[in-house]
Amino acid sequence: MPRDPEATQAAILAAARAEFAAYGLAGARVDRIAARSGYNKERIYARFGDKESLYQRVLSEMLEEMRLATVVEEGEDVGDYVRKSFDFHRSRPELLRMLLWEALECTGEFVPDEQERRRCYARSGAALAAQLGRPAGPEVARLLFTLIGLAAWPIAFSTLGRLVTGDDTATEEGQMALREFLVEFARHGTESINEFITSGSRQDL
Amino acid sequence: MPRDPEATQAAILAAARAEFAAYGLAGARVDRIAARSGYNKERIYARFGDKESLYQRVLSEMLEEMRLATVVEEGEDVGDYVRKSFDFHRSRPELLRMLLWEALECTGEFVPDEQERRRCYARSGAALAAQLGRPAGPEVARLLFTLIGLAAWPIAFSTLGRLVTGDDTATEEGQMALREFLVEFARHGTESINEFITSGSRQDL
DNA sequence: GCTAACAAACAAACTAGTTGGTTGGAAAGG
DNA sequence: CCTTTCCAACCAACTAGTTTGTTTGTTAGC
Repeated sequence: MPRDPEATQAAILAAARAEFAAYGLAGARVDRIAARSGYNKERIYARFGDKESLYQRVLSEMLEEMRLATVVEEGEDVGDYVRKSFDFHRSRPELLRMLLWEALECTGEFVPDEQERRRCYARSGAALAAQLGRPAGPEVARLLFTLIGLAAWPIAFSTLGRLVTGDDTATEEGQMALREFLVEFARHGTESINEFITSGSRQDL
Repeated sequence: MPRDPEATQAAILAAARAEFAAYGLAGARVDRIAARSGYNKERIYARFGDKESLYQRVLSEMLEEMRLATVVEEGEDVGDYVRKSFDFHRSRPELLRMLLWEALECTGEFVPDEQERRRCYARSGAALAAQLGRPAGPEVARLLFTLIGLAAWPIAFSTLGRLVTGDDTATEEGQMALREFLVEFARHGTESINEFITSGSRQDL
């Protein structure tokens, strides 16, 4: 086996992704990452410091990847956005798993990559606002947050979905039907933004 | 201190709830559960066998509690259902955390309490179907699954919500506004069930 | 005083992180 | 062109510390 530090690093990172996505920070085993990568544990510590640092690195990379793939494009319809996000999460469920691990394990005040993430969502919010012909603001942000959840929820909690739908979501047809339902649900629900603003406007200004 | 095995057991279970909700199975520490409960570790092993058994017990109890509190009642409007669930999750976020831990840590085929859970969701599905004047079936089940997610998502991923909404959801007013938005979103979105059935009906029969 | 409930110490197993030593291969020197 | 030197990449084995689960002794109710 030829020596190639970059390939080594890539192999370790790939192994760490699989391990952390599967077991989280507390459950992950450095020995297993080493075994999976085909390299020695010492290489991991030499390159990435400690387990936590490696986790942060992997987490950052994976969440950014997910974020970039689920941005609201200029002129994108909310239904199309939900379909796109749904398909992406289905194709890369390990990225969503990392979001769950983060939600659970990152309890303190500190949020990694906070600035970049806020900016990314602000951009999506602006695109969504433009699409709806509304000013960007808390109402549109709430909608964005809801749309993100609409597409992510059924993938993240697929087991729950099977229990609720009587295994309908376990089939490919069930998944497609669910997806198109969510697309329509998002389109209809989005109308509620205007309703709600009107009815609640006295509180705002 | 008077002898009271039941109180001891209750104290241990309460401590275990807090610990497991906070750290999950892998991250939880039996010593911490003992310390929190005010009793000795040996009592835990004497009563509950091992860490895993205690976890399963706590998980079952908490998920059942959550399920029972978020059942669709006969004649309940979908908006009211979402509001009720949202409020419940906000008041007991540790129950939702257990659902996340389960989604992540329970990867195998086996699902604890599968029968009871399916029955519970089937009952909610029936109530929801009756409310909509539709037959129970995969369409209504998909809607139920979506409504559950709509109410749970923003609480489970509150940190993400802060990033997306620019900290709007960190305030009490922001939470209330989000809640009422979700209520309206659910009501409007529910209409899509009829739309989608009609347009996709040729695939069904 | 007998027994169930408790505390504390203990052993075995496991895990993150380290150390000392080995190897491939490039560069320097002849 | 060959060989010696040297260094970074690499690894097996080890260490220090933690964690689960047990055992041994103590206390308090009946």
